[in-house]
Amino acid sequence: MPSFGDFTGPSRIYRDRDVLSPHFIPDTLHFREHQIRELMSILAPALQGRKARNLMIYGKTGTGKTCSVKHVARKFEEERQNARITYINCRMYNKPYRILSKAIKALTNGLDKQGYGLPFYYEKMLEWCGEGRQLILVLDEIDMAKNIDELIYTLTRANDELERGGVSLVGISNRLTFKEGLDPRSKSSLYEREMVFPPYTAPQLQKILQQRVELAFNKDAITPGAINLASAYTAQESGDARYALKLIARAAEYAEEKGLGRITDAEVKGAREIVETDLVKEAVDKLPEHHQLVLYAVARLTLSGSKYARFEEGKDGYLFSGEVYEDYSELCSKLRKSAKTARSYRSYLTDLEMLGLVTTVESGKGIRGHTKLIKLGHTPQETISMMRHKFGE
DNA sequence: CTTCCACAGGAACCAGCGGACC
DNA sequence: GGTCCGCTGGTTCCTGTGGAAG
Repeated sequence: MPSFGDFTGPSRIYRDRDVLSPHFIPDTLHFREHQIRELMSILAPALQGRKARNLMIYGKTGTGKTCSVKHVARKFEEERQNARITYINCRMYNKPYRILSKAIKALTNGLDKQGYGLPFYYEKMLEWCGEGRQLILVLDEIDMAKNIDELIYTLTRANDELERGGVSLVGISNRLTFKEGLDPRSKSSLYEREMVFPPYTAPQLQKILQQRVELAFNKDAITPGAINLASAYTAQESGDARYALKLIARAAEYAEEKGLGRITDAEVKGAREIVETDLVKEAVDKLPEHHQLVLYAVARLTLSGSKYARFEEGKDGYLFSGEVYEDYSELCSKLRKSAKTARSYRSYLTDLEMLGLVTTVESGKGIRGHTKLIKLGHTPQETISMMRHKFGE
């Protein structure tokens, strides 16, 4: 019989699990020295009591944006006299009111009572800065926040009003299109400086993984080949360092389950599939119901084959937009739900495509005039099995 | 060449809802 | 605790597109 001791004893592989977590910030960040220098030079004036320029940072997920900023913030905090950096994630704090109240609460501890209005926090902020202090607001995932124009306007006004001290903004986004939705005035104010974080290349990922692995694992718990493989997979996928870390963490789990003391190519290969389905599953689970239904319809039609397949050549496995809508409506009535209009359905499709769950092409030659051809991004069996418990037959 | 088909996707509008404000 | 406001997700309406049919 197994005992719990088998599962709770010291790991043969891990020395420190936290190192592979996406929140871990290493002491040295490889291949971001340049960006870190630039960041520091932009923020440095605040340490001398002058207002720092506003800054906008771009880069895909897992390119070290947040990590670099936090790294710099840590150094900054060591030297601060009359300046503070406050980090806020806009996914959680997604409105001017919430952002400002969060920031002020961090500044003046012991103000966690609820119920103050926006003007109150604004005054508090002026008060704090008015004593000659510099505040730097880091807004991560700034594209998730609403009314960002209003917030920027408020802060610009605050700077005008202040004789001493000031507020600066650092925005972080992974969507380049974020810029377009902004009011021209707040655009020019936020974009005083701009930085772009490129994706990591395979050799870079390799070095980064090497560094983390040395901290996280026991000596020789992973083969160099396994690291190379993980970097190569990640680089051809997206260059997302988080993906690489996830891959390694999964491979480690895999090796532990098999009772191995060492991670090799085989575990990384195995982990890749798991991570992939993990990610898809995560995305699918978070989807609103009707998005899921549309995806489900696409999946089951892919299995049964397109009714109009005979019309097409070359475009293998694509479905027509119309038949997917039909099937979706049918699915809805079977589940006693009312189907949304065709117009809504079309915007669901666009959403699904943006998430990479389906791919579409405009119909070209000879097929039914102007329509969209749809193809599933992953295997239908996999997709269906994820949703079968909800809609399945 | 005109009309039709089957859809794409923008714009305006509307209902419901949660939060701010008094 | 009621009122107002703005956002969200959806619908309706509309114009655009490009091959097929007449």
